[in-house]
This record gives sequence, structure tokens and C-alpha cells, in this order.
Amino acid sequence: MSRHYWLVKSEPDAFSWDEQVANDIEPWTGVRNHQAKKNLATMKKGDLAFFYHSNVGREIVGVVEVVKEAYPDPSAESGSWVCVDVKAVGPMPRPVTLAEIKASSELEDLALVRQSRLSVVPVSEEHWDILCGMGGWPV
DNA sequence: GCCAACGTTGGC
DNA sequence: GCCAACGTTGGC
Repeated sequence: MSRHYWLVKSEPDAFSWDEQVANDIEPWTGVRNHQAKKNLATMKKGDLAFFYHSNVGREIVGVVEVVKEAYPDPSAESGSWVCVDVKAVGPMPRPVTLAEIKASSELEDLALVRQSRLSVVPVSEEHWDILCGMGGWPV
């Protein structure tokens, strides 16, 4: 049973890494896209995800761990959307910028690059390792 | 069920 | 501020 890896995006103006660290565990709500919802629903406890700042910063700033699997998003009145709880694991020693990711031929298939509008995307183990290396994340 | 119009996201 | 990508809406 292998752990899965993800990348979640947030605009720091709306919810930043600093807030995630301050809150420690935070429900990842507000996803209103079916593909992203599917990804959320696939997440298992113990999965890790990069925390990416979209729009402002455009870089991976930290790592979070899934601590509660998909449940109905309380911020959705319809009840048909889901969220997960994520816990801050730690900051990237050296944030990995989108420019660096795009400059790497090894990462051209990363869903972050291919589907730039999707806010919850899977990351392969291979790509995870590459990105950890770039960010100085201890393996 | 098709497609044009429109809105949103997010990079530049 | 602009624009590309893409999702949603609504007329037919």
C-alpha cells in the first residue's frame, strides 16, 4: 500500500501557508470543480501534499499531510462537495517556483503545468521526489 | 445535444 | 491589465 502525493493550491490572499501553520489542522474547503473533487475523494489519511501559492508567489511553500479523508464540505450548501482536513508538516527549506518547475524538462508532465486551473492535482512519486530535491525537503 | 456567450482562474 | 484555458449557462 503506497502513499499518494498531491499538490493543493491556494491564493495567499485568501488562505496562506502562514495561516495553515498557525491553525495546524485546517479543513480544505471551497473546491467547486468536479475533477478537483474527485482528487479530494481519492486522498487517504497519511497522503502528503505540496502547498502551492497561486497568483501571488507562484511557488511551493510547504508540505501538508491528509489527516481526515473526504467528508461533506460544510461551506457548500448543496452538500454535494467534499473537503479533507490537512495538517501542516513543515515549510519548504527553499520554495520551488513555478518558473523553476516549468524550466525542468523532467516536470513538463506535472498536472500543475498541464492543467493550470485545477486546484487539487495528483503528483507522481517520481515528481514528488524531484520537487523535494529542488526544495531541499529532507527525504 | 450543440454551440455561442459569458465568467473565473491564474500566468505573465 | 491582458489574455488563454476552461467551465457553465442558456438559447435553439
